[in-house]
This record gives sequence, C-alpha cells and structure tokens, in this order.
Amino acid sequence: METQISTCDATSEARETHERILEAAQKLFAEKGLDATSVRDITAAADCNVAAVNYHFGGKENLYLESFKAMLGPLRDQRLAMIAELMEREPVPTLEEFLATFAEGFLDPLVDHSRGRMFMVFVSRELLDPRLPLSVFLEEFILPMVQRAAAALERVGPPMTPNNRIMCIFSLIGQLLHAVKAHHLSAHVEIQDAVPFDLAGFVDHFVRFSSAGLRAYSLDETASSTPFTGGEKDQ
Amino acid sequence: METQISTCDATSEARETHERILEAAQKLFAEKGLDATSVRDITAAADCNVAAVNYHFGGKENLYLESFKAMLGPLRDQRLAMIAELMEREPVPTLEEFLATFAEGFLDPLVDHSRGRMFMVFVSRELLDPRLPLSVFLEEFILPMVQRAAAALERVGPPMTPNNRIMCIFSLIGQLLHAVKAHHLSAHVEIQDAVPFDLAGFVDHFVRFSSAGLRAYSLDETASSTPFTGGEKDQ
DNA sequence: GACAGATTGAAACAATTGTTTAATATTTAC
DNA sequence: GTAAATATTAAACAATTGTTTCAATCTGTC
Repeated sequence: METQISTCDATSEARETHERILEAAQKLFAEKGLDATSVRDITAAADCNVAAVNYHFGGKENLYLESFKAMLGPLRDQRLAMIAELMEREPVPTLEEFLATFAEGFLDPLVDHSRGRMFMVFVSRELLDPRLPLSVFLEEFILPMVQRAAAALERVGPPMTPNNRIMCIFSLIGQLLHAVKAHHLSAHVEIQDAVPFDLAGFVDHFVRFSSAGLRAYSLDETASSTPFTGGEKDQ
Repeated sequence: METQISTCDATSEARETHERILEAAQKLFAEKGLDATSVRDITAAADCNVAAVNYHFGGKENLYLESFKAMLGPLRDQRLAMIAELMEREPVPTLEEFLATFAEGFLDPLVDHSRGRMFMVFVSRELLDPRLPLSVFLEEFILPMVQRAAAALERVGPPMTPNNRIMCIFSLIGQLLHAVKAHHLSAHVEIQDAVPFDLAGFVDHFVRFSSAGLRAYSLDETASSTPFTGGEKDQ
C-alpha cells in the first residue's frame, strides 16, 4: 500500500536518503569540521540509519569530499561568471566601477550569515586540514579566479607587469576576505564598546583605497625607479 | 642514588614534566588542533605518563587554554612594542617608512615555516572552534593592536575620520594576513606552472599600493563628496 | 633511617568512534 | 504473483578517546 505519510512535510520525506545525507553533511561538516562530526550526527540529521552513509557514499571520508565539491563548485562558477561579465562589459568600466562590481560579486555569496558563512568556514577548515590534495584545491577553485581577475584588471586598470597585477589581485582579495571574516565575527560576539563591523561602508572604503592603490602603478610605465618597486631586485 | 642518565641529553631529561608537556602540547595543538590531538599523543611526545596531563593541568581542555596563552601572549607583546616604536620614532616617519616597518614587524614573527606557521594555524583553529570566549580573544589579542595601529597611523598618515582610519587598518592587515597564508601555502604544495609566492616582493608592492591608498584620503579634508565616501549614507 | 608530600607509573574505566554484518523491507521487472 | 535487485534496519565489532584509580617511586625534612 502506497500510504503517503501525511504528518510529515514532503520536503523532508520525499527526498531520497542520498540527498538528505549530502545536505546534512554539508551543514554539519561546515559547522564543526570532519573530525568533530560523527556519522551518527549526520544520520540523525538526515533521519536515516547509521549504515546509510557507508551504503550510499562508501564511508565518511568520501562523503566529505562529495560535500565539499557540491558546496564549492557552484560558488566558483558564480565567481567566474561575475568576472566574465566584467571582462565583456561595454564600454570598459572605470576602475571604480570595476572595483565596486568585483567587491559586490565577491562578497555577495559570502555575507549571508547561514549559507555564506558555511562557505567561509568550510574552506577555512579544508585549508587547515586538507582532505583533498591542496594542489587540486588550488588549481580547481583558487587559481582560475585569480588568473581571470588579473585578466579583467588588465582591461580596466593601469598598465603594469603581470607580476604586479597578481600582487594587486592579492591585495584586493586579502582585503575582501578579511572584511568578510570581520563581518561574520562581529555578528557572533558581543563586545561592549565596539560598533558592529559595517560591511557596506567597508566596500566604499575598499573602492576608494584600492583605486588609488592601483593607480599608483600608472605613474611609471617606463621608468620604474621608485624605491619600493623592487624591480631591480628580481632574481 | 642520584644517577644522571647519561644516554639522554640534558635538554629533554632535566626539564620538568610540566614544561615538556606544555611545549609538546603547543606543537601538537597547532599542528592538528585540539580534537585531533589525543592526550596520548602529547604524553608520548613529552615522554611521560598519560596521567601526567590531568595531574599537572587538570585536563586536556585546560592544557589547551594554557598552551594558547603561552603561545600568543609573547606575539602580542612583540607586536605592541613594534607599534609603540613607530609611535615614538623621531622624526615622524614618512608614510612609506611607516608601512614598511609595520609590514616587516607584522610579518616577521609569522613568516617562519615552523614557529611562525604555528602561530597562524593556532589562531585560525581557535577562530574556527573557539575554546576561550571569542570576546576575550578579540579584546585581549586583536583589538589592542588594531587600536594602537590606528593611533600610529593618525600620527604619520593623512587626516581622516577615526572610522576611515580603522578601515584603512583593516585593509593593511587584510593584505598582510593574506600574504602570509599565500607564503605558507606556496611552500607546502607543488603546483606545476606557478612560481612560489614572493613575500619580500609583496612587501614592496604593499608599501606602494597602500601608501597610495592611504593618500586617497588626503584629498578631501573638508569636502568629502566623492561618490564612494559613503558619508551621506551613514544612518 | 623515617616519615610526609609530591610525582610517576601501569592498568582499567566508561563512552564514543567508523564500519560491518545479516536480516528485513521495499521497489522494480517480468 | 514471483523473483531479483535495491534499500533500510538493528545489533555488534574493534579501536580509540579522556579520565580515574591506586600502588610505586622520588624528594626534601626531621
């Protein structure tokens, strides 16, 4: 008899066990990490038997890898699409437009206090205790974005060496990542005197600060003889 | 009979058990985190009995807290001394001198691939899975440095609102932290085409990029009407 | 030497871990 | 309906965890 269990909502009952496990695993792995999350935690959240993890995923470690890819794949694609849009926008954006769009596209998936924070924490954990080879993680998730961001910067920014362009991208991403972490931190702790971190205000500052920083490289296309260029100490 | 065991060097034998445990714990907690480090790992590295941890420290968790303070206290003091030196140096340093000294003093304890990396990893782990209250961690280790760095910047940098000064400090620290992580990462993975991250070169870039970014605030002491100031959207 | 306190040692404790097993239930195909 | 394949279940497995116990040893004082 095909009795539809009417007391439970369809969303949690109808879905396959496989899918429920994957979803619960993403949440728990991001929250507490792989070691602190027991298989029984996952199966309890997914409302299934302990053995289901091994049956459907062949073990806890493999479930972690699939959770990681399922979580970060879409994020990476969203980022790359944002950068691609910047590469093709006509007319060529100003430096300020570029930075504002880049910051917004970079931060948008991360600022949310549930899912966005999951992204950040998951990646931080993976970087501390890598379960998939670090080289794979970098080549698949990090380097593509850095390289394409550098290409986009070449279109809109002042002329500079490719090496300097990479360092500028590092400066941009470093600022934004630090801001996201401050944003999440300030929402999770109460400090008496401090005002909560103002992410929107920081983006304004980021555009102003970084556009000036980038334009510092437009002064010396030919003569790079300022004392801090470091061009002469290459090698 | 006070037989001096001559087969073992004095450094590992003579020291008290208490001290050996604390040292081994710092190393292992930083490397693998609290959960992944068993008491037996620590006592094996410290060459003592399992019960010694509970006898000397009253438990694993308490040993972690003492390890954390023993690790980060000196680092914080070193940072504050560096900033204090910048505050009192005569004549007032140029912006470039300030940034170069700040970057060097900030990075110096962190770049080392054994102890410096331990600092970074330990703090990252504590931020992900806080064992001491986050507010204590921030008030004791982070905020003092941010505030004094802002005070030092007030002395050498262009005039700006205190809020903007804090955001500039965020930009500086965000860049430097990101660079340290790239520095450590590039030493631990082999990626075919990529050149290893050049930290010294990044510091040069950092000074150039950030001095220009800071000077972007020297344009409008009175009229802050650029479209990205955000002054009009306060509240 | 003898005693008291501090420290160390081996063994055992209860709890939790990931995984496996074998039986049962469900679905699919004919 | 029947049989094969798929999926789920409860129970048990061996291993590891932090902590405790209690006897043995060391250290300093009288």
